[in-house]
Amino acid sequence: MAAPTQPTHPRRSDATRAAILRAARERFAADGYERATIRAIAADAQIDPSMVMRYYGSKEGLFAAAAEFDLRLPDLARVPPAHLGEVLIRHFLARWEGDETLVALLRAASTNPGAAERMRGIFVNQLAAAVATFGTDPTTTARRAGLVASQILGLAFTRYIVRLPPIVETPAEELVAWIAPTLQRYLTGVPED
Amino acid sequence: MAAPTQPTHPRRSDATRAAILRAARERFAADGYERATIRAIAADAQIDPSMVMRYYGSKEGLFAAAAEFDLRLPDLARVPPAHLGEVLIRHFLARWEGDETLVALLRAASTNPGAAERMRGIFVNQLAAAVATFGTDPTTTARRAGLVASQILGLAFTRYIVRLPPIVETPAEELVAWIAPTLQRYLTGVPED
DNA sequence: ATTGTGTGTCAACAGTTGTTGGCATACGGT
DNA sequence: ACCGTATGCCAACAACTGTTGACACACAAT
Repeated sequence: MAAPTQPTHPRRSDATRAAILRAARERFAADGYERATIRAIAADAQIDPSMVMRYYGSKEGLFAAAAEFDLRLPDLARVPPAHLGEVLIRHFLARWEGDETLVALLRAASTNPGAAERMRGIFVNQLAAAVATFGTDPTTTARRAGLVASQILGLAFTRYIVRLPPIVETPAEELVAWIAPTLQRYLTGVPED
Repeated sequence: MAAPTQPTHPRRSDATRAAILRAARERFAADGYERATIRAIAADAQIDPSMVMRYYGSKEGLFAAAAEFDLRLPDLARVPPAHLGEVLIRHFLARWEGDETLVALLRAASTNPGAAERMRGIFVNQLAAAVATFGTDPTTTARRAGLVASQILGLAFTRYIVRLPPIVETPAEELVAWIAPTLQRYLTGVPED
């Protein structure tokens, strides 16, 4: 009921919990929700499957813990308005390459309703909230954020899931050059331009 | 070895085969590859699960048959170059709303390697081939087609899979207005603009 | 030393999955 | 009318799934 992480005595099993979570993220990212079995995750973490159940309650609970994610978006109000698109695409590319949680979430969202719900939450709350911080018409922020999400998620889907060769082989810097103007227009442009 | 569809005597079980295929597409689109069980598909088609195996060999074989898909792209050489983006986004939106095969393929591609491979085939062969028909620099066509695919698939992913509210609620005509310029630039623009 | 609690293993359960073989029936050509 | 083949259903298999409970050990506090 108090803070979610109370300063309780650090448990002796913290290392095991972390190992489970790390293995779970790897498996969910590589195989998706249903193909990632608790037995395989436990084997990766070198413990018994029943430990997963004790510490995370169920497979759904494990996924919920493993898919905890913060986009860590910068304060867009401090970004020069003309560079919003570039800042965003750079941030997302870096965030994606460095943390497989997003890939796990992306793969699982295709088949698992809970994962899709969490994905909606992230992009509606975190991204739309960030977009709302700089002064655009409040009635269009949700739509602008949605359009940005469509391009960002499409890039991730083709690059990390489907592994479309032309997208995989394109260096990040060149992707930035192509996609930054798209995001810029979605954020600050008008439909008719 | 001859034509794929030989003029053999029309089989008495053609109706059953078609019912299986229709049910399979529905289930694959709604549930993804692993959650769509043969038993559920057979129940929808009101036949026995063993019939599915006899006619399509295996679950993989059934999916391969159900995911057969042609983008039916128009001849882009006949489209005014300035309207390429608009023509493409309109075509894709119509193709998506009218045939659930693409949604099935999209959902399955996240977890099933065969489905991802087919998705690559469709967008590399069909889309890149269409892009190549109008005279751009041949060294960039693959990349341009990939960028178009990233936006198209991202739109489909957010609209039909994750069901991101701002994207779902936006009428098709408005999506065209926003996304057509993006595709147009990916197809005919230069990275620096 | 003894208790109690947290940590870990093992074996098993009940349900579901793709898949297979056997058997009944209905059709089409002779 | 007869026979081969196609069509369909039924029951069952073996493997795998998430999940559970019993049991063994290690640690900390008394």
